[in-house]
Amino acid sequence: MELAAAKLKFIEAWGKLGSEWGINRTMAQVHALLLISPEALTTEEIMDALSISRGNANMTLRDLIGWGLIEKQHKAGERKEYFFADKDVWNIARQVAKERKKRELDPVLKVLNELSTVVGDEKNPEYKTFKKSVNDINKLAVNVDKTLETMLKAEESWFWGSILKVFK
Amino acid sequence: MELAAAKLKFIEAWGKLGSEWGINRTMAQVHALLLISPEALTTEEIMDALSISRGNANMTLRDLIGWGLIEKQHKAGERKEYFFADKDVWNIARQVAKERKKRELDPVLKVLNELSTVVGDEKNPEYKTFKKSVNDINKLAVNVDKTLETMLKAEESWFWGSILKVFK
DNA sequence: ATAAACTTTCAATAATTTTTGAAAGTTAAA
DNA sequence: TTTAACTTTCAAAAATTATTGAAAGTTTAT
Repeated sequence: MELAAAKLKFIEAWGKLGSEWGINRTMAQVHALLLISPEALTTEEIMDALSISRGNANMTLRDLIGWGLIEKQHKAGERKEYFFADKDVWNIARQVAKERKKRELDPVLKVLNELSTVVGDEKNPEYKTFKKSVNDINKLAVNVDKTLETMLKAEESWFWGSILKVFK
Repeated sequence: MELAAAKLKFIEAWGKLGSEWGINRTMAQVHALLLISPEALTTEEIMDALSISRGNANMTLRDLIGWGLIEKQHKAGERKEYFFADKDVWNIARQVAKERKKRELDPVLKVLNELSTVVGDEKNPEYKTFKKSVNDINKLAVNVDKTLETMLKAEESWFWGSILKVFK
């Protein structure tokens, strides 16, 4: 396969994966483009490469900066802003885990904790079933939370080394 | 908090989480409703509880069966079909992991493997950057894949015991 | 066979999400 | 300053995704 075709395929696959996981397709594609680009790119170049509008490019780039996945770069003597992606895949994974934990897991844990304080009649099947499901989900969520916390602090090789060794 | 209010809150939170992770909100809500319901429910009851149409309820229930999260139940002497959810949260987690792995991770692994066969000039920065990113992502994806494989076969207590022990 | 009870389908509609692009805003050189 | 280069905003339009509901389909009892 040609490099040019491979790039397009990578951008497409990354965009599809993103959209399946609740991440805007365009955002994932811009990230993919920057990931495989050895040089920082301008808004203009990104618009051209992906055929998207200026407004879309601007918002998407802002979001990606908000996710901590890309950064602005200023080149001496130039007015234009350049954008480049952190290429360290473990950093990327941690950054995504960190943001999604903060935005989604933490709020859910909060709700689950509130819900586990509901009191009721232990003889009432409605109450018992509710309480059991909420408690079980809470336990699972706490374990996921702990594992993510570890991941956020860890070095890649240590993390996978530890996990895969046990599961050998 | 009242049980009735708590139920609504749980259904809402589960629906929101689902939509943030690329799962249809209604599907997540129907799942939540069945999770906290001690008895199997009819389509009619689900329509009423969540104020959704018959068509929507039918499709959503079919999807949930496809995900292996709920089952039909036939009651002796009744024409109606009843639906109930598997209440074992570890089974649920495994089932979701299994389906998403099949639908999303496996296709991505396939593409990454194709892309890592691209040949080119090692002196070309475009090629080098592309190859490195694809290879790094591939390695991460393979580790995630292995961990999921282990999870799919594992008992809950063993799985979390192993992971959390190492991370203590 | 017929009817009643129940389920499924799917074209039309509604809701939500994403994108556009032109205008407004900002910054830095002349 | 003024102008030109560049960035940001946001209301409107487009695209996508979800939902409705009535009609068609199916199954079981009589």
